[in-house]
Amino acid sequence: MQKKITAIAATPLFNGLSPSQLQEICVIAVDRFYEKENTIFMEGDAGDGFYIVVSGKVKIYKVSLDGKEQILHIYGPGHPFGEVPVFSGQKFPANALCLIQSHLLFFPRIAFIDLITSHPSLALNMLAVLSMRLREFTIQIENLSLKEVPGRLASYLLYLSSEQDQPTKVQLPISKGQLASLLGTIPETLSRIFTKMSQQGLISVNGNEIMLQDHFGIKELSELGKRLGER
Amino acid sequence: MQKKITAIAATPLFNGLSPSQLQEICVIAVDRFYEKENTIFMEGDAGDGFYIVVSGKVKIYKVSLDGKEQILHIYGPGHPFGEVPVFSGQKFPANALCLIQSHLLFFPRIAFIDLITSHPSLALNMLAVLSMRLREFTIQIENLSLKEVPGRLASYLLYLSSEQDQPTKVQLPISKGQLASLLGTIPETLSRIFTKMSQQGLISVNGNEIMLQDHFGIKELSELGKRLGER
DNA sequence: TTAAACCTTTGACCTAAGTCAAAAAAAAGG
DNA sequence: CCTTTTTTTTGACTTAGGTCAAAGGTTTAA
Repeated sequence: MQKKITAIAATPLFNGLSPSQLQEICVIAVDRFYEKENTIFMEGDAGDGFYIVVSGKVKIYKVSLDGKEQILHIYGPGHPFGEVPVFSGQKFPANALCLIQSHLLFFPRIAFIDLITSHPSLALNMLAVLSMRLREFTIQIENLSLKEVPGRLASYLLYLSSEQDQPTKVQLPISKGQLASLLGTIPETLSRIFTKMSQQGLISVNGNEIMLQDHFGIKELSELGKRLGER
Repeated sequence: MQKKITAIAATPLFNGLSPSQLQEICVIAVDRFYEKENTIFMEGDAGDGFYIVVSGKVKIYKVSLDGKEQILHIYGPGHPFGEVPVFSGQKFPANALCLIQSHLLFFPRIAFIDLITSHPSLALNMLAVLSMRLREFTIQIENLSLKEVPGRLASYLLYLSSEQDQPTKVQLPISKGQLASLLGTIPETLSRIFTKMSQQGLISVNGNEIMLQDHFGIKELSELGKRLGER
């Protein structure tokens, strides 16, 4: 119970709410525990509520008929997901699966909508969350359509660098195979690009630890989207 | 003025609001008129409000440094756009431009947030709009990443078919060059694919009018994302 | 109507990245 | 610690789709 309210208080979605409001939210939240590799929901399922990650790691993804996967997001502690059906009344547009053992909070649709209706600042917070997500998708579409794979990897490394607050060294939070799926490519291609960027002196790779050796070069690659002159 | 309230009443975003609420909304809305090819805002601009299309056609798009364009949406009458900065407090994530002469309504941020705060159903409507948009982006990412260009075109033709409520004949609402940009490709490639799909008997093309000759085949192509056996 | 501007199509060519197969390396399980 | 399984890398090959250039078509406007 204490853990629940701590998790809720630490979630940006609930920023700026009073302790009594947090208490109200806490009341409607339901604990859910998942083992590694377990599915939370699938595309097309009816959604009667959304989730917040308390601990663990959740993958939101699409799969094509021939089995290729595109990861849309990887969410860790504090991140909400699965809100689309709550407000649109439609089905889940993608699949959700736990990458590791996870503790989630589930917020039932009806109760949460009641809450929003009586707490305008909660509504505004949720609008902010969805807006940020639209922004992220915009970037992902830009990456997929306007950048080649090396450019997408460069962008991702810079994102990790700022996320982890480490200018020269980042840890990949997911396997290289999963990273390929996040970047819209396949493991073989990603592996070759790691090799190529290493040879070019942009990075050096050691397992899941990447040294950013030429921050400027990586930035350039990420902005240009494609390399102009090979050397 | 009458035109303004008619436009507002016809917008899904304002569905289910009382006449007096519509009146309040009308008060804060500002008419804006744009000529063809005029920019409404650019990526990186600070956004102090959002827009609704009363008449005309608006393109929301990204451009890469080397000039390639990816269209995110084409919006016609009744559609809101540019809401992201209103709720996230960040800059516009993309560019907006009028494809034809357009009449827009502008809703200033502060006034609109006041309105939302006092009208929970308006907040819920806006949450629904953003949720639907997230769903659309999800589909666009799936198309870009998991389908080849013919599959994307097939999906788009089916979308037009349902949109225009015409099972066998659709009108392209934009030029083929712009369609290429919407599908994440270039005019040359799109042109070749029109030719190929015509030869395969899936469609026949006459200017901007496309006959859907093999609805089932088009559906299959759109779902599979790629053709399996060439014949 | 004729020219000018623009849009679309076609052709020849190139390349990023996917496929398939197998080896190498790393992680997990007994 | 050794075996089994999974992940990652490398190699040889194929291909979707991009590039560049030029030719047709259409629309616009004079």
